[in-house]
Amino acid sequence: MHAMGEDLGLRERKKLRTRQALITAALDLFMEKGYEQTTVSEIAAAADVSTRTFFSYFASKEDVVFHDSREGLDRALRTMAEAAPGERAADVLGRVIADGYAALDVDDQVRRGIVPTNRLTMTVPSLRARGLLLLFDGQRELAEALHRACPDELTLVEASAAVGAVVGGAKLATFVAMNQGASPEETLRAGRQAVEFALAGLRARIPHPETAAP
Amino acid sequence: MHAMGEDLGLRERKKLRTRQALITAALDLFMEKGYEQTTVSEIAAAADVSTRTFFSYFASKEDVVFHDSREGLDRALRTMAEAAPGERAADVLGRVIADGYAALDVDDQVRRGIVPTNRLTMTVPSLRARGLLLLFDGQRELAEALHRACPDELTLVEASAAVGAVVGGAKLATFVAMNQGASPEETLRAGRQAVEFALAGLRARIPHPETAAP
DNA sequence: CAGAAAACTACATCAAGTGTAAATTTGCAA
DNA sequence: TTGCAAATTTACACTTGATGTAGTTTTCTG
Repeated sequence: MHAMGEDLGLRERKKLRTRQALITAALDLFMEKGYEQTTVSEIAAAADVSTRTFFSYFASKEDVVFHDSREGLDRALRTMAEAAPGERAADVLGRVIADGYAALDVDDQVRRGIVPTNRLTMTVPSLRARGLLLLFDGQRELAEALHRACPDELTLVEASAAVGAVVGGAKLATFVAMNQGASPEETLRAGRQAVEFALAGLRARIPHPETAAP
Repeated sequence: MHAMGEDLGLRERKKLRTRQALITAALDLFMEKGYEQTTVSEIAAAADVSTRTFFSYFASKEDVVFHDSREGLDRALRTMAEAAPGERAADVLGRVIADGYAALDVDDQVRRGIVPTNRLTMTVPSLRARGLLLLFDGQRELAEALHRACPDELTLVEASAAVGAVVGGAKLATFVAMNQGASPEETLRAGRQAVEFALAGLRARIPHPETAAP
């Protein structure tokens, strides 16, 4: 766990600094005057680079908001890869989710950054859409990993049904709870509850149905 | 059930015809040369209107593809509103889904149009994102309706967990199945199976848990 | 048929995003 | 240190989606 860009060449370090400057400038501006009201030129100017350079760091204005979207997914994939052979899918999935929630509690610094960006991704339509797309593609990866972890228990399609149910239920429940003005704690509880309820369906399955159909 | 725009003024009929011309022209062009390779100007030209007029019929290029996205949702909401008082949520939800799938089997004409647009919405990233956004907001409406249908059995957040699990599971399973090259029949079966599996979790719940927490 | 309302068009404008070639900066070796 | 190659940044031109506006055409109503 070391800070940004130790033992890297000057070139690499500068690139990381520019990237971080763009992220900070963009998020500050988004909070201050709104996402749609902020232009890429303004972001670039605030980070002291040309507009064109922005697009060599991020493919789109949306991408800045989701710059760290893979981190949580990669953690989940790592956790899933650690599953013991023969472990039940419901247990694997439950562990992955629990570990993900646990990660939220740890890093206070991270959490502070998450709250305002979360408001953005819930409010701005194009960001909501982009977020859902990332979530969906993440689920596809998770489903593949779950199938790899429990190849005898679940086909890929069945693993997809399981992951989709767990994540889909948690996402909608969380969103609605937050939209009702629930506290962060209540919101998290709504998500966990949704997960438990979806996992119940998975646990109810018969252990080894020999994959295919009659 | 009557055809497009009987007993309407000329003005209204013409508007409907223009709208339909835009849809047809757009979809034809999208199939022929791809969504991103087709410009709005080309669509407008093919439908014999000005480019500006296109945007008085559709707020965006994406919207043409999803012009009928509310139909299925409205049908589902209608079905849900017909629920008997005291009916179990799992039964209501199961009936809504079954009715939705049934509607697909009926209208052959509709189905022929759905297949190619489905390929579009699976292939083109911006359309995938937009489709997921519409699906998500649709789920919010469904959850509200389910909560209205079973106010004593489920809170709004619980109803959201249920709807999210059912739809999320079905969506991902369907997508993955289709992506594996499954036949339309197999694909549908994957979706139905995912629904059944998510509903099992809902059925496992105790009947009347008096809403809130301990 | 005349006047009002609705729809359409032309035109100007803005922001996101891409291609390209020139200029600048960095890395490295003589 | 100097000089050259590679990476990076920049300026500029351009395309496309989308919006505002003002003027023209079409439809509706009395």
